Amino acid sequence: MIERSEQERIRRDALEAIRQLGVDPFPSINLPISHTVANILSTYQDAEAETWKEVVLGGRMMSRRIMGKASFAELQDGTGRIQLYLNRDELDTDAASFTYAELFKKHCDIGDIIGVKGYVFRTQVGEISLRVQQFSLLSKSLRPLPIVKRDEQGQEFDGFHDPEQRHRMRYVDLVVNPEVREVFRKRARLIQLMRDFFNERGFLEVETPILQPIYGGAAARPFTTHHNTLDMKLYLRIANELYLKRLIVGGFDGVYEFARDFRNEGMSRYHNPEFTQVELYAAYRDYRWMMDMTEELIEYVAMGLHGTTEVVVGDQKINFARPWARYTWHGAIEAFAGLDLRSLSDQALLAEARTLGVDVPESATRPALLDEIFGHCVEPHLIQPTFITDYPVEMSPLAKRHADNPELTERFELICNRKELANAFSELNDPDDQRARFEAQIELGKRGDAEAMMPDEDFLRALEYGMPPTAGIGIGIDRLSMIMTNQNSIQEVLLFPHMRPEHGRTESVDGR
RNA sequence: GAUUCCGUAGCUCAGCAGGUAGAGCAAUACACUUUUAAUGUAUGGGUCCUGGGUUCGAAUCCCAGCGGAAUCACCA
Repeated sequence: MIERSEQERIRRDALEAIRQLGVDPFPSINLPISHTVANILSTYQDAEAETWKEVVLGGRMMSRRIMGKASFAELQDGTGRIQLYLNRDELDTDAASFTYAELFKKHCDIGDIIGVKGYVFRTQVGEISLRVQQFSLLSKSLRPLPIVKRDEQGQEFDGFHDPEQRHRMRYVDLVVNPEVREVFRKRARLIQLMRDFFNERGFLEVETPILQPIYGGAAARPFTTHHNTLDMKLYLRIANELYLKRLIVGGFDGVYEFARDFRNEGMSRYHNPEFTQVELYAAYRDYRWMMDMTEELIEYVAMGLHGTTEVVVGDQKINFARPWARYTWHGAIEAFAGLDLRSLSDQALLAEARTLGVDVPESATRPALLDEIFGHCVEPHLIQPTFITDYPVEMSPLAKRHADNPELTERFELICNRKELANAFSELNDPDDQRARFEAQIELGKRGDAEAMMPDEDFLRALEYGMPPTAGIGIGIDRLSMIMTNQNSIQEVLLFPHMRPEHGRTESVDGR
């Protein structure tokens, strides 16, 4: 038995009443929409009133003010809201007509999807409005919508702000909170700008497997699944790096993919189990070239979104104008913590980490220790976009050794607003060195590092055929979106962020 | 994972020295032909997150659970 609130019962009664009137509350229709609301509001002038006679709009009714034989309502489409004026004498022109007196006034509710035809005019108080001459109900809304109201000072009276409710019922959030729609429009524009940037430079957009027999390309724990026909274990990709490099071997000299990756790890305001990054590979380039391109790309995106390189994030202003600060990895540790870690043994590193107050287990591996110390000492200082270069080789199993120092790699990360935004390197293309790095990973795995990489024999075979010198990068789209839209949680830039099951249920729905 | 805070009407929230549950908006009815937080009059609406405990009596106090938020540490 479905329990319904009083308001839902009332709306279902209205639904029945509408059917009794012979009106289909869910008609099939091809509505000849002539304008968008934004289009009308931005271009309407009284002088042109003659040309605004036959306006047809579709949208959701967001408010109603009934004054007897005349009423005002607001219609919201994908672009904005416009006021409607409805008058009984114009809608119910003969005795048999009930559109205004019955359908609109008695049985329509806030939230209903309607279609209207009429002409644009200005009310006595000067608001651009639509004088409705034909009104039809296109879809009945059976649940009450939270209605946000603002007074003249812009103060808000009722809102739909509870993050849990908003994220669980994103459809309601989007109807009611226009600023949320704007965040996702910006995110889409951001991706479009990047795609344009890559395409103009001749890169090819490709698609690679999400279901992978061997996961690789990053340090992370995967989700597993099972293929029934082949009766084999498969992993949801944690990165697409190794596949894109196979394409470089194959002769595509520049490829990229906007990839949804999956990592079976903790959730936080910076982490969702599935997230998006764009990975891009450029043959015959190195990481220095990639740094320059990254500066250019992000500056281009900021300009495209905001018309300026300055972006407000929280109480900070971040400026993406080139050039950005650059530190080597060891140089940054030295600059921000006054430490030189180069000569330290694993034991001494652990001791140093403890001294700094970094919480690390006794069993922590060398790369883990280095990363912990860096995260503790350096990242908190990096608000403005900053390149950190030349990472220690043990932290970078897929990066080429540095030309000047085999203990380092030709790698950089872009850090901005205290968070890693991008990771890039001159790709390791020596198959024997790559095999040795995989073997080092196996050792780490044996020491309990759950995120150590698996060796990928087919990838090694590809490298043995020869991969040109290549620069590669991965850029976190969600985090970049957070910065570009000034949101402090990843859930605010994901339409449907992962959440615990509703009502504390942990079992999934499975029909079999 | 640790710490702190939160869960009351469709929405936003008040109520807590323990004594039968409140406001505004939304809803219902009537009036009203240019309103805009429309207005006026009247009305209905609640497993006070769940379970246990203390008590004559619990929304209020205690314990546990579920869900959420913030801060901190980590993979993007």
